[in-house]
Amino acid sequence: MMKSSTPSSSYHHSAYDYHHHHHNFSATSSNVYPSYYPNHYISQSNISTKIENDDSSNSTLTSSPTTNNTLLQNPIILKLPNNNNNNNSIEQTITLTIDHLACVCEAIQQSGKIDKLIKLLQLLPLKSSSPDAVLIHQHDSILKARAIIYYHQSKFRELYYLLESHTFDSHHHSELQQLWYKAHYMEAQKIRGRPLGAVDKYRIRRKYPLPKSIWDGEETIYCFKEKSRQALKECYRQNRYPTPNEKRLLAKKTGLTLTQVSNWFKNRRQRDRTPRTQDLQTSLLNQAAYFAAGSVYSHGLFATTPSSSINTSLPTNNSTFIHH
DNA sequence: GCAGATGATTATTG
DNA sequence: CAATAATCATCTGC
Repeated sequence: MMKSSTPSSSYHHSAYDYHHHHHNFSATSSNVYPSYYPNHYISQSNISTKIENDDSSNSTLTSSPTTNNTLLQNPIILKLPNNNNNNNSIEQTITLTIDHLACVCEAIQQSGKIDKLIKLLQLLPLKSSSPDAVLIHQHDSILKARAIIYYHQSKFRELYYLLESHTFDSHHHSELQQLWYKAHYMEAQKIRGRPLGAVDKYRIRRKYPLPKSIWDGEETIYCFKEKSRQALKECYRQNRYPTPNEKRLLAKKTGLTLTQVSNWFKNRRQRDRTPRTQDLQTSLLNQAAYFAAGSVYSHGLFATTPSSSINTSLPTNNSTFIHH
């Protein structure tokens, strides 16, 4: 996630981290691994720790006789190098299914340890070795890992080509979209010396739109998808105060969180109460100025009026105006 | 739970 | 670039 270096917004970053990542998967942290990864959770930490410790050659590799019943499909053999002392005599290997491998790969990606990700990819069999190896290298998680590595190595052209040339499952879209933008930001930031502002980023996003392989083409304004917003609007027309049950249904339909739905309705009601058209705003300003014509300093206009009548009917832009 | 105010971010405009 | 509008989140008080 983009950490803008402004020190002023400590609490907000976490909020937006949550927000953006939530779009397609994973913010609920209960389904970090989508359901198409079968029951392989147990041993994932087991293996990732092995990769972490792979320079100490005493890893207990024999402890992974995972139940071969469910692992029939495409067993993968990883050769773990014991490079420490010169005893290259015994090659230690480990067998996995491709789903299992992907699970490990995802776990390491989430840990943010790039070096370990590189080590994992180095363990994979070469593409030229077998037809199965080709399949491995076409797997979404493996490709995503490679993309992340490209990003951290500033190999931007390789990254862009990778993201454009392979159609990813939508579970990965959100993460890869962030990667796409982050790479372009980084590239532009290296050209000029200073960090990018919001406007610069906006222009970059317009200049380098997301490729179809990472994006389902659904229109998204701000953070929510247009389809979600219209569903919310439609429900709002019928009922401004949905019951928790209705909210749950709506959350399911829109793919948003329950709190996000609640927030949306709350904000929507708030926006509806406070007229926000320019005409009405200026007319109110004029009206207030007319009634407060005797006031000496312009900023004191609203301070003399009862806040209940005017304060609530002014848009956000003027709420700061009121305070001074 | 909601209303109200406010902060922060994004999108647009001049 | 600055200013503005639109949007979403969070905090406080009830």
